[in-house]
Amino acid sequence: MIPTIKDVAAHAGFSIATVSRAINAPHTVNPVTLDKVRQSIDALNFRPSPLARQLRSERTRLIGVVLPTLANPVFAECLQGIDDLASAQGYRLMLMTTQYDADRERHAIETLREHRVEGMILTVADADTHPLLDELDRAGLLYVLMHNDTVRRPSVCVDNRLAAFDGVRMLIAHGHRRILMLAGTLAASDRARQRHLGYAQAMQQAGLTPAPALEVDFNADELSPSVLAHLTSGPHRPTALFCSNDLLAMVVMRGLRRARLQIPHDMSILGFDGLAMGELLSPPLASICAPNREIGCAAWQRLLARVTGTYEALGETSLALTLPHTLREGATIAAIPNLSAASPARTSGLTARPFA
Amino acid sequence: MIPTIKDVAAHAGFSIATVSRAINAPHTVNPVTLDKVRQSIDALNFRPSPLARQLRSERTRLIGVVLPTLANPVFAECLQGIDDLASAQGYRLMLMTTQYDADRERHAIETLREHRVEGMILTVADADTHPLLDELDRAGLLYVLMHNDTVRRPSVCVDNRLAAFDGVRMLIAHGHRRILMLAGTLAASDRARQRHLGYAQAMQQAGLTPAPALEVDFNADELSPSVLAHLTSGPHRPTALFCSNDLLAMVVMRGLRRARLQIPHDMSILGFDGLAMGELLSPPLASICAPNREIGCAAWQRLLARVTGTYEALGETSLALTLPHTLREGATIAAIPNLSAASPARTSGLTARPFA
DNA sequence: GTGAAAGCGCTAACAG
DNA sequence: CTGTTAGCGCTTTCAC
Repeated sequence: MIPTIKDVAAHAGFSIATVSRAINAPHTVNPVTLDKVRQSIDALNFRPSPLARQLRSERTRLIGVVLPTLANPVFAECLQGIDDLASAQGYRLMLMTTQYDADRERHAIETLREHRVEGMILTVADADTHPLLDELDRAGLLYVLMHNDTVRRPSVCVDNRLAAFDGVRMLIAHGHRRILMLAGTLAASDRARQRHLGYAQAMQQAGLTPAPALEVDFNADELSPSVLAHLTSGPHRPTALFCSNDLLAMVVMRGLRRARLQIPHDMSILGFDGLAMGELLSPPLASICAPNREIGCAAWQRLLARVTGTYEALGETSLALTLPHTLREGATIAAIPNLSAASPARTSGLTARPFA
Repeated sequence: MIPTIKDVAAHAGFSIATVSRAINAPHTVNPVTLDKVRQSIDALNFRPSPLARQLRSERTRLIGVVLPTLANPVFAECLQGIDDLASAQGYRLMLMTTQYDADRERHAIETLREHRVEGMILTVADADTHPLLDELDRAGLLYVLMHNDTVRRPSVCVDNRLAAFDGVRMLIAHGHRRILMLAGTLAASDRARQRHLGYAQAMQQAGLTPAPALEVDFNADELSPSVLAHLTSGPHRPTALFCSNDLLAMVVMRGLRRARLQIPHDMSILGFDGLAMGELLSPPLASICAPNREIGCAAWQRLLARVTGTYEALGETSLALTLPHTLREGATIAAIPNLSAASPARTSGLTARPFA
């Protein structure tokens, strides 16, 4: 069926050892021989079996990728970045998704180890306290984290704290005082924590009181009544929401619209991620943008450098590579006059007023 | 380092053959022996190497997935569907993306073959005329197409023609007469062709003249002036656009908004795909919905059935499995009074009028 | 420069 | 029921 190295050897009239060398170390074989072997390879359309090869040597040219989900385009964008480089460089990707589940993370990593991946690119729920990562370190298995905000391990991400800080400061600069942060299932994640930290610092620096992050069920079709109440009722209702990611922001916006709030008039919204799709929304979603595709690319490059042992040549000094974030000031943010005067009343009865 | 079957055999005091049987055919080994072996396996934390296993037997438990891109959530949604089932059933996924490039499609399929995947799930540009698929058939390699609309090969998709037909009929029922179809890079794909066919049939059935699909550059940040002119100028400008997919619809909507057209007042928009995200838009995008995740699941099930030889048990009669589409009547579609009276003039100066 | 031979970790006859 | 043995396709000493 599929030709093996034996077939090539027989066809060329040499031993399989020579064929192997012709493939893996062409300079060690007689040019004439090399040529004959190559002709046979072409004639039979022979491609060495990666399986057999990797069983023998340790080079699998296989990289594992562990992602929480593909439902969030953030990760799809990263994966695309990884795949672009990986496939161009002759590596294969083995993909596993975890749905933010610790058991599945463990299982995914184990599976990848069994398959003798040469390295892995991971996004886990919590990088700092992850025992499996320590185990990988111990086992000498190479990995690079993506989007996990930690200085303790090899990682590529934006400075989540600083990015959130910048974003919330921008909200404050637009006159907002009562700003709430919303987080989804990521609440227990390192990213969300860092983002909340940045939020809190920006608030404090402006002399405002940060609130704990409000958790929102991501997958629910509607905002829960209690959350909605939090967001819409009372004189102290927030005028701006900082959502810990864009998808959450979109879900929240829909919830608010259904509750007859207008965006940004009744509520300003700032997301995080910078999904390409956000720009297509109406109004275009303001967001703190991470260069997702580039994060994927950078993670790949770092991993490859470590795998091939050329890591030092990269000239990196720290484990964590921080990529710059950008602020996309979409139309979901309204300026609030920085006076005590109330803004004009609206039919919805909900008026965005500055903090008295 | 990593324990092998030999280590387990030595630890348990049996031969490697017995260990192998304990793993692969537990019923053929003495319960007491089985127990001892299992204890050794646990003690050493042994996991059989998939590599070695697949080199020997033909069971790699590896499935290849070839997708055009992950930038379009349609495919990410499908992939998620596949991954959910696959990982639960102990299969691994090897992912390759092609960017709709024929060379990359060829390369991806070859790579997967080398890796001895047990089967593959593919979305290719054009299924009918794809020589590689014929080759797979000849080689007896199992595959299932996703979203490729062909009856000639194993496939799972919606009835693209009928779906488009239904969608465009709905537009017509809303009073639209001048309806244009827009297509992106998919113009050369089987899906787009089928969708255009459905469009044309719906138009003809209503006594209207179908137009050729207008090609739009997907990746451009703006609609080209010529396209924009097509859409907005003259008394015969369309009142509704049928976009061959949701992402395109979103790009077009942004372009129209920038040209100061209001949706749906100045232009109705109907997409295709039913992206989850579309519902989060404002206004929510009307779309012809394919059950993407289910398509992924169904493709997986069919493939697995073929791989495990239980295909007949599925009771399928035809190669192509058609899943039902649904119509999501979002707010991007406005009704047009079916009279010759013009609708009220608007500031934009562009008034949606029925065909005179 | 080239070939013979020993495995990588496992499965699958075939004996016993 | 269990052990022995022969490979799967390839890489890699070690001789020649």
